[in-house]
Amino acid sequence: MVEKLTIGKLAEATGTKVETIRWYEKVGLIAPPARTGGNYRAYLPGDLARLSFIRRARDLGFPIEQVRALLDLSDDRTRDCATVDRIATEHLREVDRKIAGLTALRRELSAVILSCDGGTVAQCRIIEALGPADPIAC
Amino acid sequence: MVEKLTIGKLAEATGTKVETIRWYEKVGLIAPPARTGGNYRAYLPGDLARLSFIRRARDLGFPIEQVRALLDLSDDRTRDCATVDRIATEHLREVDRKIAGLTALRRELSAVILSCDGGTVAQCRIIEALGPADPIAC
DNA sequence: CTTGACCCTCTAGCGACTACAGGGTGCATA
DNA sequence: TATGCACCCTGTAGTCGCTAGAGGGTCAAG
Repeated sequence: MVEKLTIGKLAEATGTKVETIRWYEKVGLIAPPARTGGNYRAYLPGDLARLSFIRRARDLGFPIEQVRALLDLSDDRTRDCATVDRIATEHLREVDRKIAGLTALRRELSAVILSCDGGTVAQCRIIEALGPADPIAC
Repeated sequence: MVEKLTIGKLAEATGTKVETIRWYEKVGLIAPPARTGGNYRAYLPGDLARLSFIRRARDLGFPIEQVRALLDLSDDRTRDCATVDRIATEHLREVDRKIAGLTALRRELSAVILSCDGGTVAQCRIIEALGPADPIAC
């Protein structure tokens, strides 16, 4: 008899919220576990490993569908590693795109803020920079 | 009589989707405009200015609630510019946090990918790096 | 008079959870 | 034995900022 885990213990062990675990079950990332007499979920150590995998992949920013694909791949250990590499590389490129976008945004936002040197809203360069042509004042 | 705009013209002029404009109206970012006999929305040039402002702020990544605050501020032009500056600076710090988080993630993800040098999933370092201790194989 | 582009409202869906509400279970303590 | 409390259950609705679709009405051109 292997030791069993309540959902709370599993949550604590993996740094996941209880509701999140139930949600992963609902969307099919983890299988519905056995139940105790009192209808409590009873997890096995294997579930802990799988959930850790999911959390780690999520922490690295993989979307759920990519996590699902990685889980499927890791289940069939005879397969070629190339698909795994492709998924991860694709994700890396997505992260790079996000960083580039945010960096450009940061530059522009920073320029807008630097233009402000106090005064009233009517003179404010930030507001001015946001509205191209406000016909009421200005 | 000022010239009026249909929602489609307004959308085109501001680079917004029609549905988005209706949604902005629903959440109170723009006031419900007058209607034509056929129940079409009839916008005025002032609406165009306001929507341009909203779009520009959104493009800079301001969340809706901050856009709302900026709009309120820009409506009262006698007020001190400091609040505007505070909102923008706060948002800039949020953007910086996001960039820092993504950059850290990128570093880690990149390291994981570099460790892969082909072979089967069983030998894959990417999968290995994701799962800390899979008791089935390894 | 018909076609087609536009407009209307209302509802549901996206991703990835999070937060209740309204109950049941299990264990320790008085 | 009773009671309290921490934990668990299901189900639903909310988050953010839209987006997509169903099922219809309106308007101008040909």
